[in-house]
Amino acid sequence: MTISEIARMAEVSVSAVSRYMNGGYVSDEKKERIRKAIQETGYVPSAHAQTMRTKRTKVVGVVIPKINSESISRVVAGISEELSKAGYELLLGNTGNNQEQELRYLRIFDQNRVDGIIFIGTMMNKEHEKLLKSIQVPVVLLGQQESYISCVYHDDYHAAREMASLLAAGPHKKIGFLGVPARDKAVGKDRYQGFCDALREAGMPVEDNRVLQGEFTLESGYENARTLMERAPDTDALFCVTDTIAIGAMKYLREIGKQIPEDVSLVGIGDTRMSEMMTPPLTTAHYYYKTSGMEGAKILLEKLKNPDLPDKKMMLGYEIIRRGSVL
Amino acid sequence: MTISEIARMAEVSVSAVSRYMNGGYVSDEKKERIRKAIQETGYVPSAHAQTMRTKRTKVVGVVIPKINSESISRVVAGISEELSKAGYELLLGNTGNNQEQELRYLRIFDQNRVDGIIFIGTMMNKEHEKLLKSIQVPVVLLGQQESYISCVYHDDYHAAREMASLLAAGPHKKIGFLGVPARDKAVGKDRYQGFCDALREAGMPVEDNRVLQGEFTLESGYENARTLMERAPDTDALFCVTDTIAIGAMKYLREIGKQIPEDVSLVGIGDTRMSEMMTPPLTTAHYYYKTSGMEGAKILLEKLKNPDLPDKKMMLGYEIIRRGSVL
DNA sequence: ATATTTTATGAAAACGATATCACTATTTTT
DNA sequence: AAAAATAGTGATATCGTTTTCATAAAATAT
Repeated sequence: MTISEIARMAEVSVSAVSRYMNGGYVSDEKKERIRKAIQETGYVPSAHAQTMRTKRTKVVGVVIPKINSESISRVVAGISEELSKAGYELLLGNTGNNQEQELRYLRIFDQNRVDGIIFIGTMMNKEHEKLLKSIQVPVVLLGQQESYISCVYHDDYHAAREMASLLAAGPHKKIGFLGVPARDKAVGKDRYQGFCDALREAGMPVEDNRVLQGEFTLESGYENARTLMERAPDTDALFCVTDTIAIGAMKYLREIGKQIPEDVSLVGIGDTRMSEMMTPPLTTAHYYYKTSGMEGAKILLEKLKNPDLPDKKMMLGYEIIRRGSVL
Repeated sequence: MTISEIARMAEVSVSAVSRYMNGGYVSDEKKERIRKAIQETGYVPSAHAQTMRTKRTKVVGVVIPKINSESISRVVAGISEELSKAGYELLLGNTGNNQEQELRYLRIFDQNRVDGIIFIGTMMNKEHEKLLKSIQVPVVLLGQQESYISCVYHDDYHAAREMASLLAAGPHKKIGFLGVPARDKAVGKDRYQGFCDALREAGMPVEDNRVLQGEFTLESGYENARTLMERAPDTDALFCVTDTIAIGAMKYLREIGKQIPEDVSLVGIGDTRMSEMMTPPLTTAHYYYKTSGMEGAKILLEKLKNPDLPDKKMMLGYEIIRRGSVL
């Protein structure tokens, strides 16, 4: 079905049908004839033909590092909810944490297909900056803070600092840190900084042999917990930059017979569904992942409506959730 | 940048550029001039204009009930991996388990935009059947088995049966069942049937007051465990149709002081990441979620290449994972 | 030497919508 | 009563590609 077939059926011009669809002048009789023809045929205009003329796709590209991650899928759920409310579709670019793929998707989305882009960032570097600055369509960055772009991010520094203070305020003497590389500014750098400042404030040292970096996985948490405990067996508290890492660590600690929290206290950040279910349940900072997706989508939609709007930064808070994993 | 600007720069016809892009006859000199022009300008053809002529979008629509669910996001990861290998993009339709939305997305995707559809089904009914049969583009159904369509599904009946047999073979006398409504054929009906048959085979009754239906959530598992234990306190084993339900139930059982597995044994199905981390770790059936996404994508891609191919059915196996939650 | 196939070329017609235009008829404002 | 604004109409150009077609030179087969 095309617009001209409808026009022929309703015995009106193509223009009239187009106006009918888009709310222009059409007399009531013609309106009725067109309505009937559309209803009979189930006609739906071709989105691609519309895009050709209007340059608008009603599609937003979403670039993510990994879809099967709880935090990310929660963000995507928020994005999806807001976008579909506004009649936008969502084109997914799953990069597998590969920078090549990230840049590739950003480029593809820019050159074609989408009206705007939401980018869940991890490691941001100069190449990202250059590309993002050159992109024609509006972009919103999620999870990281960068000066040159609209973004929605979490208060990683204070969440980590408060979390670490909580450990430092307890009876712990030797606090270890399981992190990720500092290339990830939000998780690797800011949370580490918050941790360091909290310890310093409490008059405790940050000992190099109790600080490790790894990946965002249970396995990495498990392995790094082992490395750390072998290297520094007297560690009595473990600060993990994500809940997933913490739960991996918890598994290892249990295996070597450490009691949590009696022998080793444990904290994470993010508050995954899993954390509440652990024995003991994990003390962590609740992050508003879904909200971040929703807010990011809203910012993008505003910019889509009015491209002259300046960049917008939004920092989301957190909530310390005290559970049984800390003495 | 458009093809005609490139043509002008390279001093060739538009047709020549098009042939250059698509591998037709172009002399070497012209090839070189075109190559240069494209390289200088960074020209990329408009996907929408291409679609207009060719009717091919290189996009696959994926309709899912809920993105922030571990099993589903694992399926989507598999889909995404295979599709992007083949140069396809992925348009997401998140329905929030709402049938209206499901049908709406299927229709939108059909009428426009996509070359094929992957549909992660839950409750399938006559309306789905009617719509799916009328859809023009190839569709693959995931997670459910239906006669009229290509599908990839799990061996729910045998997984449940084997799991229940495992409970029945133990010292348990009173086995409860936490399920979901039978409208979900795979999870609600087949798993229940497997459970019933295993009990019957072991000469044990399926008692109505020990059988409950709920939703796919931790909360529902928690609540239904409460209802069941209040109604039938002597229950000494609990068969849950998903790990998530099992973990919700585990939380309740712990709260009322029941020891797992000493007082109550517990099993789930699906093998989420969480299950391994619980105390005790959950006995369950590992499901190949990511594989199901990959295989579904492959079937779709084949059909895209050759639309005359007959429908294909694929049943994936499972692996019983014995952990500490069963006596 | 002739016929056929292969290589090479560009003009022009699609694809299916919207936007612009020119025009008329009616209503409202001055 | 005249001028201006509002309703209503359809032809046509346009968006950026690919496809078809007509044409011709070069290579290959007969």
